[in-house]
Amino acid sequence: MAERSRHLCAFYAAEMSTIMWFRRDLRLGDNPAMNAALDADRAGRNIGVLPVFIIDPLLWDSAGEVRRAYLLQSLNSLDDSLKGSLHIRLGDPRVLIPELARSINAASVHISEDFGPYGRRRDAEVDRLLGAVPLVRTGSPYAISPGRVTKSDGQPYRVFTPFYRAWLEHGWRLPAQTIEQDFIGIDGSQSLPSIPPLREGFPLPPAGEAAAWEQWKWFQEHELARYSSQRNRPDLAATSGMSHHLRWGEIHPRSMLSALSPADEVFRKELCWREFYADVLFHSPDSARLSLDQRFDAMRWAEGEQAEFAFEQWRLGATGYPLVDAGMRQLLSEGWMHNRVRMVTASFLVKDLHLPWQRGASWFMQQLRDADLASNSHGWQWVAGCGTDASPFYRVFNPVLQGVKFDPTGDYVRRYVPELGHLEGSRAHEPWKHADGYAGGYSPRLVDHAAERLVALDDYALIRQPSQR
DNA sequence: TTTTGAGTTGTTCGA
DNA sequence: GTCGAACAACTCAAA
Repeated sequence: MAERSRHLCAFYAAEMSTIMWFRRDLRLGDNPAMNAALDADRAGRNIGVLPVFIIDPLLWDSAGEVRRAYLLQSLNSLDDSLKGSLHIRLGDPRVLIPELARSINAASVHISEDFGPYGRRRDAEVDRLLGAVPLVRTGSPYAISPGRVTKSDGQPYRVFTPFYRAWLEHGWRLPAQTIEQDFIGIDGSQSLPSIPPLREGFPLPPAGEAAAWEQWKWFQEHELARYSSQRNRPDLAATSGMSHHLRWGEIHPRSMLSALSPADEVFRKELCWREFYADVLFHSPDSARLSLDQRFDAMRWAEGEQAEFAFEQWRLGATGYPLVDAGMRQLLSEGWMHNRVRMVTASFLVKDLHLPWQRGASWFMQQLRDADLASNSHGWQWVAGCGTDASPFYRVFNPVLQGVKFDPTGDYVRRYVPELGHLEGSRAHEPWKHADGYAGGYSPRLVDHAAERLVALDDYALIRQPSQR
């Protein structure tokens, strides 16, 4: 941590101050909530803005090591930008924020709005407990906040393409100006929790605002032009690599949108998917845990010892299907997985192992360094067939075909599954077809895909009837 | 008001 | 090997 710039002493507590409570907006540039805090402080002739981050045990305890490590790195970076004045505490924000506001005599607390189900409840509660001190919401992590884009009858969209058109039509603000100003610091900031070192050879990507911009520039210069044709290739570095930066708000999506040209339609749509799913979750907060399509409540999932064993093999990347295993091992080691592979591994859990999408979604939430509740829940629901897509009861991903098609070099699979290292090219996707396929000690297939596909189709046929939800 | 066509991401089968 | 049909059915906007 850098040295603290200015200290607020208990002595001056008679004077008013201002709190900027950072949550998923860990940046100083284009941060309307922070600008609002600085403005309010100046207008009220207060003594300064105290930047705060609260590590909420409810979120921290459910996060895997990579997610934790990434957050800590990002907080360190933010603290450096704030010249060491970031006040970090571990505990319940419902207790800590009001307590802090009282102890430094805050005139107002500033946040950018959280639209998730937990965040909304938490903020409403903090607002109430702050009493006379206003909790001021300015901006959000989206170009257009959830709830703003609606059909002509005022109802929310359930299909992406019409949402995308209306979203473009609605338009968004230009990035906000960055205000340079000193912040105040106070004593009592907790040192960051320590976490065990991560697996060797798979370093975390750099975190923080500067890293986000560097990655964004790299992507624009090297990959954006071929994004539409190469983005499905997990063996190449053809994706933006921006998901974790967006997750923690190290960059705002409107900054990215404003740099795109009309030709960058496919990438702009990806940014819109994030906003679409946030909108869907906003209107159906229960859909983080419940299937949007109620018919799926009646689905008969696998249970018992065998199902638990299968789930464990899936999590560890030991299903015997190379692309599935490579993806699950990448998730374990890096806290990230290529989106194409997320779909394949998700489909495998739901349709080959017949396990509920919620179990896979929870595991992803725990492990992904870019874990976003809305995108994750609805990405899983899309694969399971219970989400916003038009009922694709018959869509079952074939893990081998997907591998041959999207990882034609086999490089992706071999990178994460060294047992297949001796199989060249796309031979790595079908070890069972080669005499020496298992020479590297790779596991046999846990299930027979063709047979399980038929079981899944039967299961889905059973719940097919007019939908309710 | 009703009808119609299209909708991120797929697979298999048979001609 | 390639290609179209079938799978089966909800949402939305334009005609």
